[in-house]
Amino acid sequence: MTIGELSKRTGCIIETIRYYERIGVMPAPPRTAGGHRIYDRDHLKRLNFVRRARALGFTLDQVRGLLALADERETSCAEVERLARAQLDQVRARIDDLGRMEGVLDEMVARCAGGSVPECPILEALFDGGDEGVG
Amino acid sequence: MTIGELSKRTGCIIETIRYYERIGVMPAPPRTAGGHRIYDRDHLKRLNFVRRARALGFTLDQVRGLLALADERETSCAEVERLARAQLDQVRARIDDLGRMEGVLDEMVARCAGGSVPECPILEALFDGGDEGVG
DNA sequence: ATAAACCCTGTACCAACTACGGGTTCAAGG
DNA sequence: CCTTGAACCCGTAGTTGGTACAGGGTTTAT
Repeated sequence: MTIGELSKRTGCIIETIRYYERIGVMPAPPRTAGGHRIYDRDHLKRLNFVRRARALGFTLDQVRGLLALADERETSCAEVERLARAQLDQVRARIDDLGRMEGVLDEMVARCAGGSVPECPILEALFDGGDEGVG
Repeated sequence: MTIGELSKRTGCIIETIRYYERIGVMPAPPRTAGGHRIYDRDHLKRLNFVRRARALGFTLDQVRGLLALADERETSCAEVERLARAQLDQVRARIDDLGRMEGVLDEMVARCAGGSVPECPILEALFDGGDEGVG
């Protein structure tokens, strides 16, 4: 199939597909006599893998690692699980982090919504450090 | 104070301070005869403001907007509140998104931890699309 | 044969920094 | 006064994960 078809089937735009090839996440496919890329079912599977892993927050570097493990087979499952757990930990840490941001922002707008304040409490919180323990 | 001192007092590295000046988030300070930057208390306050806003997830563009409103005074509070609310919404959306990622990852590693599976269930989920509805 | 649709490469751009190289200035000690 | 070493200067390039052109060449359908 052409790159346009692969794009349509995966929801991944053409430029990104070529980008993945450039950085070694997708293999260089064969070409037509005129130089157009030709993809097969394996390419489709691999690109879908990349998309799903990215959607779960894996970096492209981690995706490369997962793909290498998938190519190896044998003894890879434990390592894959380790990577997935690490990713899960990171996602959870990020959620905690955002939860703290949410709390501070929520408090800020709540103080503001009370109305009848001479100075803006949000700007004051930012200028004078209402809460240093964020970030 | 020197840029090094400002850096120490804010926890913001020197390159970033210069970067903020370049993009107009921090004002260009006066210089010594030799060209070294000299900062005062107002610079310190402003940089702390920027750092706190960034820690809450505001983009630099939003920070510029907040600073412009802070400089204006008068009639700015409602607008500041609007920006803070928008940011709060974004943070919550991101938390929801990550929560979905967490769910999928959690299920993946849970299936793996059960053991006694011939093929790696994590790789299979990624290759064959255990859950399309993510991202 | 020709036009439309598609594809090619290369480069530049986005956020929000970070890092580096090569040169200058400042403050302190001798 | 001179030297030394830390601190500072500027400009540029790299990072991550793409996106968006420009200016061409190829394929496909009529």
